[in-house]
Amino acid sequence: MQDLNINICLVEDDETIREGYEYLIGNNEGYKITGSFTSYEDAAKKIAKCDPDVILLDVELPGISGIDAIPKLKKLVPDAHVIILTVYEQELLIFRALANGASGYLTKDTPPKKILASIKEAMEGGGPMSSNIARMVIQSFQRSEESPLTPRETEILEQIATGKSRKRIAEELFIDLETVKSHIKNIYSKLNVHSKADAIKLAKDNKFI
Amino acid sequence: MQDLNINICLVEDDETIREGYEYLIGNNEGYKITGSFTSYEDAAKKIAKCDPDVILLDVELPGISGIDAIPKLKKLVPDAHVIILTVYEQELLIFRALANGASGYLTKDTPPKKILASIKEAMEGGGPMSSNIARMVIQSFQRSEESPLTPRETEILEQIATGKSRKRIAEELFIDLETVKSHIKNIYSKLNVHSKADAIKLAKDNKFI
DNA sequence: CATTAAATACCTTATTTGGGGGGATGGAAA
DNA sequence: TTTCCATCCCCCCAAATAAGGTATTTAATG
Repeated sequence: MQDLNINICLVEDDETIREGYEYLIGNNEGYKITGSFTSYEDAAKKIAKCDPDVILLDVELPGISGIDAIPKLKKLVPDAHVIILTVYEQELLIFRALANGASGYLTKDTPPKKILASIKEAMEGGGPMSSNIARMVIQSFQRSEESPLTPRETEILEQIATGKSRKRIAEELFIDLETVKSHIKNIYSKLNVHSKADAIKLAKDNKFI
Repeated sequence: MQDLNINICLVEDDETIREGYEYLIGNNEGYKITGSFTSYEDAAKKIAKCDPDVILLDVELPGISGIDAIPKLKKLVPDAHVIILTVYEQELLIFRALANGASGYLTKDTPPKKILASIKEAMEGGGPMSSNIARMVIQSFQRSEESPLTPRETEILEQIATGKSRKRIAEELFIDLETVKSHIKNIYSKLNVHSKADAIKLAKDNKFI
């Protein structure tokens, strides 16, 4: 906490919350609020001048949503790290935020100390997340244990999902084309589908692949 | 830190490190080491009896690797949360560990206090990660900004990557099959490939989709 | 030891898809 | 104004796909 000097901008429409953060951050050595805005449109005009290292961004904003604002803000201030600070914990929002370039995702029940630590962490190249968010993110990597597919079938469906032809899959797995076809037949029948696309979708939705 | 009572098992082949963790954890109220093993094979026989809430697992083990041990351990002790504790920070290892069912991933330079906090966090359904790991995980969600593809082309390539046929893509996007084919031709030429599979692979590798 | 499940392989047939070639148009953006 | 984007149209043909059925070998489990 000695000689760090972090410039922070807020984008948050709720005045009470915004003032809370301003107070929290302004009263801590090494952290400085250089800009405070109520919407993306508001921020867009002036934020580049504020030279923020970290931007704390609400999801629910008047006008453009926080999620959609991320790439625009990153264009205006490419080196800034965006941390989403919100009450929402829906998977889709979280993944869209991260895909759009957020460096972190915190829920609003995050204690003040953790918020400050997260700002520092983001600036140092980390990816601060609330613990339940982190778990959701981790779970998105995980497979279901109750797949009806055998390991080999799973492997082949994965290959299909990469767009490879059956012939190519056969070559790469050192098996006959006919074997690949057999596996696919079994996959379709187990998943009760009649096409590649449906098999891939069903398998992904259920985390079989 | 009052009345929690966490049973912890270690799987770590380096004696010095293992003893370090034993000491750290054993000397903290609410944390108890109920088993300590040097390999998966060693753990397999006895770990169920130890009733662990959290398993701290090294990646590099003699015999079966820590990564491959995760699903086997989860089968033996389904309710345990596995935290990987390792020096390795390679993306592939991390993603494989998470896909295999790890609840967290820490590097060995993690300070003792953070290790204890992470154990508690994992038990409460969180996903503890070292900050650089978290960033890698977050980055895996992100797109490149310098894609040569137009938004429409990107959209179509995404559809192709789901396994849908051109005809179906045309129907779902309310455009003509010929339009889809044109886009695909342009995609292939921009990416300098000559097949679906190559386009998907190149686009995924470069995070265009 | 008997049974089952998994992975392997073979056959046929009809249809769809994929990749490559050409060119055209209207509108938006630079 | 010229380029880029999204849209649409024509041609060709080899390759891939889906669906039907059957069969062998090995490994695991009871």
